[in-house]
Amino acid sequence: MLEKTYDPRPVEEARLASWDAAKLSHSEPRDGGRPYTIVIPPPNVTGALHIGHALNNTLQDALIRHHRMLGVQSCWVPGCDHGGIATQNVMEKQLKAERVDRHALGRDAFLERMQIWTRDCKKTILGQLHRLGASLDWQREAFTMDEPRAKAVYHAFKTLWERGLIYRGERLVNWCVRCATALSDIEVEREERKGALYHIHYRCEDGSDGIVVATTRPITMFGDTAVAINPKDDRWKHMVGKKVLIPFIDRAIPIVEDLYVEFELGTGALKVTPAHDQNDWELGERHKLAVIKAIGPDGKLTEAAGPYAGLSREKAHDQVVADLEAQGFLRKKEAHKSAVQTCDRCGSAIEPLLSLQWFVKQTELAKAPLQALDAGEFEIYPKNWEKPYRDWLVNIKDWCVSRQIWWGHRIPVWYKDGEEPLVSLGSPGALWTQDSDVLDTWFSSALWPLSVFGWPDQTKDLAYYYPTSMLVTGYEILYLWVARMQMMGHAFMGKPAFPVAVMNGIVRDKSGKKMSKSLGNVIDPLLMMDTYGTDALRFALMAQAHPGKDIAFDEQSVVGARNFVNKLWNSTRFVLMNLPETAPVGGYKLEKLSSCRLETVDSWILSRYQATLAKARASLDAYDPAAAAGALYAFLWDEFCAWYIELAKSRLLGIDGEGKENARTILVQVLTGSLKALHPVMPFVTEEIYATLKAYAGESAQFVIKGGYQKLDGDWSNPEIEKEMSKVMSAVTKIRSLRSELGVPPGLKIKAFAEGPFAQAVIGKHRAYVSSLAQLESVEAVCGGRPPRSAAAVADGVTFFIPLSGVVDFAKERERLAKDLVKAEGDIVKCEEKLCNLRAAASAPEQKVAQAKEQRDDALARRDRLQETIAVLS
RNA sequence: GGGCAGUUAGCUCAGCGGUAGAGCAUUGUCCUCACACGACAAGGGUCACAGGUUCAAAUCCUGUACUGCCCACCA
Repeated sequence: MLEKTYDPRPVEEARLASWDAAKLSHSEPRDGGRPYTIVIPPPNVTGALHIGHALNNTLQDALIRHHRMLGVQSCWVPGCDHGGIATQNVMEKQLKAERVDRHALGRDAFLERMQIWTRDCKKTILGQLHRLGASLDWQREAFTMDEPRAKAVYHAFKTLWERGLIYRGERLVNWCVRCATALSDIEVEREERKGALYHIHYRCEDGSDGIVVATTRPITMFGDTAVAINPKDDRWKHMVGKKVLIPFIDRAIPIVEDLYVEFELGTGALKVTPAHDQNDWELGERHKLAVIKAIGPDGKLTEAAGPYAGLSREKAHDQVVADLEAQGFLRKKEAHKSAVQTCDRCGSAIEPLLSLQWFVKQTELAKAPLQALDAGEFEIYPKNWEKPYRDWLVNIKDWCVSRQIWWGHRIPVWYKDGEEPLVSLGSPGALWTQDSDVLDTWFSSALWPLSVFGWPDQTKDLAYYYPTSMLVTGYEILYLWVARMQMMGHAFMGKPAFPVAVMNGIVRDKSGKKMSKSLGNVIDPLLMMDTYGTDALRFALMAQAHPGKDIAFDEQSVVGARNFVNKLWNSTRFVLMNLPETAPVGGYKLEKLSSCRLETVDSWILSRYQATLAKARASLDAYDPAAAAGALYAFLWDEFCAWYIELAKSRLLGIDGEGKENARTILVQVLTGSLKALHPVMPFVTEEIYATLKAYAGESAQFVIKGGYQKLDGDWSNPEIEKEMSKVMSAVTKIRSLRSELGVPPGLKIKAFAEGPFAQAVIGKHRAYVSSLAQLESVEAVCGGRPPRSAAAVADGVTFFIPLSGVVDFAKERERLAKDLVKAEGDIVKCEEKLCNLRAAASAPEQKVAQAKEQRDDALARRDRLQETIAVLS
């Protein structure tokens, strides 16, 4: 016998062990049919998994299990990402805590520590995925910096180099002073900060009045090489051709004319600093201006800043502003909001800096992904992300791939005096030195769908598993990762890496705020699993995972899911209690049902069951697990448990052998089929239950996955029966409601009388249903006469009278009826309106008219009955 | 500045052309022989606002107002 309450922990441990032992999640290439393949978005080795990972991976696991249930060979590849800057930052923090300087430690020792950290971190992460029930193909574990992946990176770099798509050049790049490295454009975030706009006067070299420029960053003036004005601006026309002097350092710079300059902004005169601003850089190119660096890679001012050289950006700013003011250069200071660029890894301000970097040309590589999108060979769910994706590819800029950090794939380029740079995996000789930079971590991530299957080698795996079937990831890395995988996929395999990408939302806290350590609102998935069970966490996440939508995560949702797991557990307990100790040969099969003993509720639950399985299946196929989870939850709780089990009880306890067998069969089959449908979302409890039920269901598969989904023979859909049952349910609900309002004790059996057009239909055929569910001692039909001093429950086409025998307050009862009357009258008006509308419209379908008429008549009958009752009670 | 979402019960969200739904929370009654992680019932919403299309709009269209996200070179 099962325990009264489901205890997840021992079940999860035992199930994981048995799945592992059976290697259920392992796949090998085989003949016939395409496999269903997903590569995991490899988590960075920066620490433990968070709740967002739980969502992302549960979604993938549900899809993988779904396909295994369908009998499709499925492969889900696990692995981690070395995580470049993000991971190096973690290590630097550790070192800082130990008061160790990275440079004093040295590159080799540092990397050694990184390797140890990575090893531990991978273990943690993969362990957590395992605990989550993720049915990854553990033998295929990959890491973006292991040897096979390093080979792929090198090969990709070399190939792109040979195709002329990689170049090295001095460009203005996003420089993070804190991380001391260049960043690509999409690793930069923008943040609106309050600052000031400083109007600064530049004297004229010839001693005449000069010009006023406006800037948010006065310290960049030491890098100015011109002041630009609009050629149509009469205010400054007279300055053209003259030279002005930069304050404090008195370097003379020319006034140039350029249409880029706008009249209204600032003073209409723009100081031009090509070394520290993208626009100024372009303007400088047009006018052949000199490039002077005022700020160095360390964030300190350079020699060009004269007396301010060596000061940090912040100190220099304060000092320069103070001096400008003191010496009368500052003409005006106004409040100003400006977009400050920050590093997405450490949050410090980005400095546009001129430096020598490696780039990947993007325009050519973006062509094939664009075509694939247009041809429908690649789709993004939800669809509205396709436009931003396209726009990004269309307006794409070259990708700066070199990073001045230590943790990553070292750029495979070697230099020697007097020789051309050489691309080589290993050292070409003692006199050669390797480029000290490493590649952007996304370079290796971009190759992930290829590299995990052995590319560049033309392996059997690659041929079998590539292209993958789909990808699940967050929309925040749509460009950073998804687009680049597609570019690489096309570039090296001539095919998209996957035909579908599903965007999962961000898991936020319950008030919708992003989770962060500093806010203290982080939810630890492990804690949720420990407290409520893994199935509960998975179900809670899936029940809210509408495509592309963020989730406001409330722990209460896991409580609800835990309760549902327990409900499932207990309904199984009930079913088992009502089955013989040993299963009959062949089990309880639907085809063995005795059709002459099939009751309304049997046909009804089978009809609902069929509809629910179809809905769950279609929802998963449409990447909407929330809809699938919702359909199964509602079916099992509100239909199967609330009605079917209740109505089956009398037969299970009764003496009618065939009736009992019918009920047992349906209980076993519907429960088994439903838990199989739930298996992709809650694998543990369903596996456990399946083990106890399968013999009764006539199945012998060792695991749910092996058995596959329930195959439903025949069409059980039955709208007529559903309608009939809804009348019974309406009757029961109305009587219960009346009892509750009248304060009739729940256990007390009472007499009832029924009247109305459907009275015979309901109490004739379904007297037993109504009596047992509404706790009636008896229910008889009456014609025309209503019993004296009785209350009425007006249901769908039937009115039930309950003699009150002096227990009830008549005034209170009248009040209640008056309320119902208002509702009934409102309904009549609405139905009349609708009917009127439908009649007026030539196009209105006849079926709709009939339906509306029925609704109207029902409301009318209800009103009459209520009025009558009120009269009786007055 | 451009684009994309969202605005429905106290909270979190479904519904997306025909009489307003769920879960949680709240209230009441029950430890009824599967489950108190339960049962039964109750209260609670002019579906952001303004126009329009339609016989009929929470649902389609157009604007407006907030909220969030993405993108963008404005000193």
